[in-house]
Amino acid sequence: MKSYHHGNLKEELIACACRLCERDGYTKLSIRSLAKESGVSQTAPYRHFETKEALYASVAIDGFKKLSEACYIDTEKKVTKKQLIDKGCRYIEFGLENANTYDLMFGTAVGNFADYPELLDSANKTYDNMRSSFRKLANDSEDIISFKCLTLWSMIHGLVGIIRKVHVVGDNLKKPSDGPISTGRMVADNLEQHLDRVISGLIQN
Amino acid sequence: MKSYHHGNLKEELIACACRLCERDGYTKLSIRSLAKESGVSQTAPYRHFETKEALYASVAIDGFKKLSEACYIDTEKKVTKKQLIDKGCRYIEFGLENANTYDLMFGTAVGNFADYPELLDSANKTYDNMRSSFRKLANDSEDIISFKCLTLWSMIHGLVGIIRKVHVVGDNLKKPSDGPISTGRMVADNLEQHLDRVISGLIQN
DNA sequence: TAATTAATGTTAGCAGTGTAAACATGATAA
DNA sequence: TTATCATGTTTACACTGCTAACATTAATTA
Repeated sequence: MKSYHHGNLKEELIACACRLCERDGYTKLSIRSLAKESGVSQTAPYRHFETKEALYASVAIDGFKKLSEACYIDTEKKVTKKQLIDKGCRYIEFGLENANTYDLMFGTAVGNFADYPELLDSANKTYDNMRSSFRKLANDSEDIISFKCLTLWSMIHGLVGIIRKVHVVGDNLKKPSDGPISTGRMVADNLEQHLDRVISGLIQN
Repeated sequence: MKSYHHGNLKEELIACACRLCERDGYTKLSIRSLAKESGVSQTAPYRHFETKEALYASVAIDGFKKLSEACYIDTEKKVTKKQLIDKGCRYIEFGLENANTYDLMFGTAVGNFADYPELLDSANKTYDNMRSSFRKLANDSEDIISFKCLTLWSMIHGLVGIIRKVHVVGDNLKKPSDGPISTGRMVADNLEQHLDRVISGLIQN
C-alpha cells in the first residue's frame, strides 16, 4: 500500500521530464502527463515547480551538467589542439544525440536564465571550460581569447542546428548536388576534419 | 455590413500570425486568438491551414523570404570580401531584430521542411545565395566551397543564438569579467570586425 | 439562365492543457 | 502531545488544437 506522501517526487519528476523531453521534445511534455506517470495527482508537481518553465529549467540544468561533463577538458594540465578538436566533436555529438534536450537548453523554453541561478551557473560552467581551454592553449590577450572562444562556440553551436535541420530535410528529398543537404551530411560525416580546419585557423591567427 | 465570406482570410491570417509571432513568440500564438483578431469564427482558419504547423510553415516562409532579401548579394557581378562581411552582418541583424521569427524558422516548430515544399524552397534559396557568393569570391573546388560556406553559415547562425542567450542572461546579472555575458556584448558591438576576422581567415585558406 | 458543386464560413463539442483555491494528510518541531 | 508546515488531493476555470455537422455564397456546368 502506497503512502500519501511520495517521498521523492521532485527528483522523480525531473528524471521523468528529462526522459520524456528527450523522447518527444519539450513541447509535448505536460505537467499532467508527468504527474500521471509518477502516479500522483495532476497538481502535485506544483508543490515542487511554480510553473512549467521552472520544470523546464530543471531539465535544462541537468542537460548543461551532462554537456559540461561530455566535453570537459582538464585545464589544470596542458591543453592541446587535438583535445580542443575532440572537445568540439563531443559537444556537437551531444547536441545531435540529445537534440530535443539541446533545444530546451538553447531555445526559448526558459525565457531568462537569471530567474534560475542554478541554470545560469551550470550554463556558465560549460562556457568557462571552453574559455579556459583557449587560455591554456596559447598565450593570447583576454580579448583575443574572447574572440576565439566565441568563434568556436558559435561554430559548433551553429553546426548542431544546421546539421540537424539539414538532416531532417534531407530524409525526404531528392538531394540536389548543390543544396544544404549534401553539405550538411558531408560535414557531419567529417566532423573531426572540419573542426580541425576551423580550429587550426583560429590558433594560427 | 460585412459579408459571410471574408474574401482575403488566408493572407490576413498569415500577416497577423507573422506580427503576433514576432511580438510574443510562436508558442504564444493560438489559432483561436488569431481568428478572433481577424474577426472570424474560431475554426475558420482550418479552411486554410490543416494544422497549426502548417500555419507556422507559412510564417517561416515569409521569414525566409525576408531573410533572403535582407542579406542578398547579386552573384552575377563580382563579389568582394566586404560584401560578404556585410551579408553576414545583415544576416545576424535579421536574426537579432526578428528573434522570435528566427526561432520559428530554425527551431522545431516545423518538424520537417519537406512537408511544405515552398518552405523548403525558400530556405534553400537563402543558403544558395551564400554558396554562390563564396563560389564567386574565389576559385575553389566545390568541396572547399561547401566547407567555407557551412563554416560561415554555422558561425553566423550560432552567433545569433549565442548573442541572444547571452544578452537575455546579461540583463539580470552582475556581469562576471570572464563569463559569456561580456563576451557576447563585445561581439555584438563589434560584429563587423569579428566577421572580418573570420571571413578573412576563411578566404586565405 | 438555372442547377449543382466546391469553397469557405459557423456552431457545438471533445479531450487535453496550465494553473489557482480550498482542503487533507502526515512528518517534523515546539 | 500538540501545532505547524511541507506535501499531497479535489475541484474548477479559462484556454488550447482539432473534428463533425451544418450554413452560406461563389464558381462551374448543364
